[in-house]
Amino acid sequence: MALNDRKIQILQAIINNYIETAEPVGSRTIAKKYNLGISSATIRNEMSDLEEMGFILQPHASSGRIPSDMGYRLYVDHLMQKKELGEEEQRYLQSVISRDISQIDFLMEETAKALSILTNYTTIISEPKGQRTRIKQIRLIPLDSASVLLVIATEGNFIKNHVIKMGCVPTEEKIFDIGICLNRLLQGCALREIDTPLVARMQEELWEYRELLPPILKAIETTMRSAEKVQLHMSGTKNILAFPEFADIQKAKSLFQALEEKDVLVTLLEESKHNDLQVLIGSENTVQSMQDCSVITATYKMGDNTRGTIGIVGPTRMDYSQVISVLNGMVQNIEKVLKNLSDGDKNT
Amino acid sequence: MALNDRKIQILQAIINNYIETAEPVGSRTIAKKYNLGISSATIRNEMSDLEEMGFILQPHASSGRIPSDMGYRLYVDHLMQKKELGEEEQRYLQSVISRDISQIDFLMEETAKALSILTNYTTIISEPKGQRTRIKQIRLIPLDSASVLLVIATEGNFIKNHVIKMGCVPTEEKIFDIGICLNRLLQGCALREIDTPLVARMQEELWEYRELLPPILKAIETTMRSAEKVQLHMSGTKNILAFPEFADIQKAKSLFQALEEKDVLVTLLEESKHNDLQVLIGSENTVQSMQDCSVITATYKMGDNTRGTIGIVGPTRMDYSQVISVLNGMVQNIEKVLKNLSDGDKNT
DNA sequence: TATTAGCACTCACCGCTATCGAGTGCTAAT
DNA sequence: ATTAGCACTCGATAGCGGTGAGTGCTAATA
Repeated sequence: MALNDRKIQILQAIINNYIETAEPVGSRTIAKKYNLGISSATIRNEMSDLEEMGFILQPHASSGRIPSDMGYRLYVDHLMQKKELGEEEQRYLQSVISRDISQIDFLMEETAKALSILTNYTTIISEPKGQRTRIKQIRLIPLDSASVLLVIATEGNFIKNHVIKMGCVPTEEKIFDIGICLNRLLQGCALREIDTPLVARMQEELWEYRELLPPILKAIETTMRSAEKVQLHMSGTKNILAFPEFADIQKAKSLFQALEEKDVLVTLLEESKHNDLQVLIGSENTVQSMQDCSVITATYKMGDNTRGTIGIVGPTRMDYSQVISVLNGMVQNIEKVLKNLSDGDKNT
Repeated sequence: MALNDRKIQILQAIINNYIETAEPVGSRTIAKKYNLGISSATIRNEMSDLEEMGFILQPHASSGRIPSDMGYRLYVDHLMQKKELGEEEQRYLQSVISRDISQIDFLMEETAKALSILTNYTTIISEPKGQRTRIKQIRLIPLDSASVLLVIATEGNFIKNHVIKMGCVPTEEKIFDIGICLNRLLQGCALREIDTPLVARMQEELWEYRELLPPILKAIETTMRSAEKVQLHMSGTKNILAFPEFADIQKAKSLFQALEEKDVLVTLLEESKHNDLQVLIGSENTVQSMQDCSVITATYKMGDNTRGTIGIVGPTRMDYSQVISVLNGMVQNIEKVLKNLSDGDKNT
C-alpha cells in the first residue's frame, strides 16, 4: 500500500489536531476543519489504511484515531514544517541570556528556567564538559585556625570551592606558600594527570610543610572528581501535571521518579551528545517509565571538544516543531554567550 | 460540657487512627481496636459531644469522624506522647551528618534530603543567618585576560564566587595588589558598612588602579547582597503525590505552586524563627493554598545570633510526634556539626 | 474505478436507579 | 449511666437505557 499524498495530508491533519486537543481525531472533524475536498467516508477509508500501515491507532473500536509513535516519527522526519521563532519568544530568549552572565552554572540554571517557561515542558541541561577538565587556577585561602579554603577554577570558568578542615594550625604564610606552589605545578592539569610522580614532586617541593599536605591533596582530588562529574540543571518538572496524559497521579509519580534518577538522565543526555538534534519518541526511549514521553535533545558546543546537551521532556503529543525552533534559538544564544565567556581563555 | 478523660481517650483514638488510615473513624472501629471498656453506643455519644465542642467533624452526615484543626491543636499541645527516635533512624541521621561536611550549603542539602526520606514529607531549610553577614576573607584571582574571580568567605564559612568580566586587561600583579588591599580594608565588614567613606578610602589607596575598581566594587556589592539573602534548600516535594489528600491533581498543583514561591516560604520560616519548635495546623497557616497542610518548624542555632529554620510540610493528617522527634534529633546533630564548623572562628 | 451517501454497529459517557454497607442518632431497656 | 436495637443517611458501586461521536461496510454514483 502506497503512502500517497492524500494519506500524508490526512496523517498530518490527525497529528496537528491531536497535538492541539489531546482528543482522538475523527474523520468528520478532518473533513470539516481541513478542506481536503474529500468526504468523511473517503477519509475513513484512508484512515483505515493508515492504521493498517501502523501510523495511527484507535484507543478503542469506534473511537477516533491518535498518532502512533511511528506516526510521530514520520511526522518529525518528513512532514513537520519548521516554525520560525516568534518575535516575542526571540526577545524573551535574548532577555534571559543577554544579561552578563559570567558563571556557567548560573547560565545553565537560567536557560533551563527559560526553556521550561517557553515550551511548557520539562527541561534538563547538562553543563558543558570536554574530554577532561583542566585546572586553570588553584588557590588556598586561610579561613580560620582550623580550616583552609581551596578554590579551583577550571577551563570554562567553572569555579569549585572546598573548605578543608586542617588537623593542625598553619600560619597564613605557610598556606600562601603552599598555594603558590600548587598553582605552579598543577596549572593545566587534569585530574588523571595528577599521578604519582607529580604528587612526589609536590611533596618534595613542599617538604617543609609535609604534615599539612595530605588533607589538601585529598581535597584537590575530591574537588576535581566532582568537577568532572556531569552537572545537571532541571526546570519545569511541575509542568507535567498540566497534561491530561498525566492526569493519573500514578503516571505522574513514576515519571517524577525517573526524573529524579540522575544517572538515568545523564545517560539519556550523553547518548545524544553526538547528534546536533535528536528526537526520541515514546517507545524509542529506553527508560521504562518514560515510554509515554518524547525527549528532544540538542547539543551545544563550547570550543572544540566541549559539549553539553539540552533535553526537553514532554508527552509524545508534544509540539515538536515549536520545541525544536525554541531549542535551536536557545542553542545559538548559549553558544554566543559561551564563546564570549571562553574568549578570555584564548588571549591568555 | 467537660472534656473528661474518656473524651480525650476517644479523641486520641480518632486522631491516631485517622493519621494512620486517612479514613474517617467510626465508633465501632474504636470500640473494637482500642479496648476502652465501653460500647460503640457510648462512644457515639461522646463523639457527638466532641463534635459539638469542635474537636472533630463529619465529612458528611452518617460518616465517621475526622479530627478538626482544633482537634489536632489539642493533640499537639497536650495529648501527643513524644516518640523517641528509633535506633535505625538515629543511625541513619548520624550517617548523613557525621561525614565531615565542611561547607554549609552541602550540609543543608543533605539534611533536607535526609529529613524528607525519614519523614516522607517535604522539607524546607533556610541557611543560618545572623544579623548581618561579615566578610572573613576576600580574594581576587585572575582567570584569563578578560575575567577575574572574586572569592568572598563570610562568617560561618559561606563561600561565594563571582566571575568579573573586566573591560581591560590587568596584569596578575595588579589584581594581586588590589586583592591584598581589599582584604585588609574589608575584613570584618558587613554589606551596609561598605559606605561612602570606606569606598573613598579604597579608591584612594587604589588610585593607581582606579580604572579597574568599578566592576570589582560592583561585584562585591552583588555578591554580598546575594550572601545576605536567605538561601533555601528543599527536598521531597514529590512525596506530596503519595498522600490521598492530594489525589486530586489540582490540589497537588496548587501546593507545588506555593512551594515554588520562595518569598512565601522565606516568610513562613522567618516567622517561626523565634520559637524553638512551632506547629502550624491547617487553617492556622496564612498561605491560602497550604490550608490543607501543617507545617512543623524547628529552629537551630549557630553561635549566638545566627539561626536557621527547618520546616516540614505535610497534610494536616501528618505524624506530628514522629516528625517532631526526627526534627529534634536532627537539630541536635546539625548544631553539633555547626559548632564544629565555627569553632575555628573562635580561635582566630 | 474511485468516491460517497447511507446505515448498522460500537462504545465511552451521562444520568438515573437500586442496592449495599458503614456509620449515625434516637429510644427504650438494663 | 450504659447499651442493645433499630431506623435512617449517604457515599460508593453496579446496572441500565439513552445519546452521540465515530467506525466499517455496502450499494449507489460519477
